[in-house]
Amino acid sequence: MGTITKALELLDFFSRSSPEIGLGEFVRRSGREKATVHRHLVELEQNGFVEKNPQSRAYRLGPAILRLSNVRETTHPARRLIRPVVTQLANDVGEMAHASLLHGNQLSPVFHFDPQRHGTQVHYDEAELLPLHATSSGFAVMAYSAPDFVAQVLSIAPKTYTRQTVTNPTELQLILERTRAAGIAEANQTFDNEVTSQSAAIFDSSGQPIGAISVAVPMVRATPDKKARIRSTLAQAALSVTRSLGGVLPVNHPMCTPT
Amino acid sequence: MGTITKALELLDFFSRSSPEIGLGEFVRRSGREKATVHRHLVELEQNGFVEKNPQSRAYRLGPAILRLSNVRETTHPARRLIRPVVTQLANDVGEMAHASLLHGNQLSPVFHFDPQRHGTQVHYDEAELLPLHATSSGFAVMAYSAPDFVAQVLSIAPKTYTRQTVTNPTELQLILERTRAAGIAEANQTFDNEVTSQSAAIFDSSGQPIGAISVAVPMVRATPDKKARIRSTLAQAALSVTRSLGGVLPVNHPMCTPT
DNA sequence: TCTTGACGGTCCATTATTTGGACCACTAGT
DNA sequence: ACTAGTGGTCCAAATAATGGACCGTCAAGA
Repeated sequence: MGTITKALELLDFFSRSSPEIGLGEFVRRSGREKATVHRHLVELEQNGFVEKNPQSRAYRLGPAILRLSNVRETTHPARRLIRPVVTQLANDVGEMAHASLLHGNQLSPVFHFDPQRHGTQVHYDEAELLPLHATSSGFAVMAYSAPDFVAQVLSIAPKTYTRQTVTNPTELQLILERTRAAGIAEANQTFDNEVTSQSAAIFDSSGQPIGAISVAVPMVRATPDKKARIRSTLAQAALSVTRSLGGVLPVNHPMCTPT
Repeated sequence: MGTITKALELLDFFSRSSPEIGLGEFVRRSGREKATVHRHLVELEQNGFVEKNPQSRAYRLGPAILRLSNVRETTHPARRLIRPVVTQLANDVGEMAHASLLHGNQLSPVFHFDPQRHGTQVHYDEAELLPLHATSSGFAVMAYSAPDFVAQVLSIAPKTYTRQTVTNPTELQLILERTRAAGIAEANQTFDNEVTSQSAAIFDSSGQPIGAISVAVPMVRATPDKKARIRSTLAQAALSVTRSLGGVLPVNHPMCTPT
């Protein structure tokens, strides 16, 4: 692993629940040497990716992040386009909806919205990266990805999150086939014991999946009727996002009408 | 210079005007070896900081940026707090206002707003880093910074942008003294030949300057009357931002009322 | 069709950079 | 005064970054 990766991985420890992290905490979480971590942090700081809280001497994300996200959003406004669709979707089905984009072997959350119509809500941390093998979003993306990409993902020790998490490659392949047939992925309690979710992939202009949008529902409210409603709304929402990003559905997608 | 910095510097080449950059272009701009640049880009890509446009094979900013800016904004909402103040300021004075945060020896733009009441507008690229020695924002920040920080900034070859750019350290020290006395910095045509700007620093909870908010006006509209109006509005706006960020004015600030 | 140049990307011995254990300074608690 | 917890620093040893040469591809031009 290169030095750059080691430094950038430090940034992944920031989340809503730990917005400021001290040197020691970084050392513990990363399992690396203190001197190493410190030098990495100094270099990140020099480039504005983290900054130090002068009181606590802890590190937090820096202003460079803001500048870069500005650039990305003004030139490639994925989030701006995704946001209204996800909000609408969440309001339509009355449950939490979220979107995430593929990056490497994980999904990077982009936006989420919970209409909060019910007492119980699905916990969702926008800072947490999502695994491909244990989420419906992951199923949706893998279903339309190149086989060798899927094989590579499955080859590196899939982590077990709940008793329902599927780690067996052949079993996962079955799920992906079902997903391909349906155009919608479903994951029951594979990531969180109390949640079931459905997802639809979104595609770029070459028909490659680049992410997914998803609706997550607490098990107690997941009636077959509600799930069916979600399925159809979700499919439309995903298609709309794909279209607005200038993407096209791949030829083997069930919603793909041959031109 | 460390490897991490070299890689992160590549990200600074992205801007509104060049949202996608190819390998060759990176090599040219950075002046580094092609192999090196390529490896850095690959590593940045693996971490989601850039992604490749599958058609053009050029690189653009990746989804990780979005995730991190989400975290930063939800936990340390500087931009969310700054935005309404800057917008209000711009509307009040009828000219473009912007805010930027200090990072290293440069200012990182955070937000800008132009009410567009006039035919000519000040050009402003939110992706461009601003130099400390040639902008009013820089004057405002340096005026309240530690002397050795200022000395260090001035020591490294101040670039000349216009005929009015001040590069002489003693002359700059004079400007800073005037700024300290006024609480407001002014820069006439030091960065752009057709623009004059005024800035007020914003401070953190220890009274250290962390950035500035600024109003930029085309020379042709910069009447003494208008400038005076801007000065008072700007001072209030900056104070308001400092307060809402939990900051305090330093003891040597003219607006600091001894407690 | 055969060059030419620009493009992205790769290889591997050399070299320069990162590494990490030990150490320092400070603070709070006992 | 001792301990255990911070954050931060140093330098020899070892690992990882480097960069010149090389490859395949594409598009324009002769």
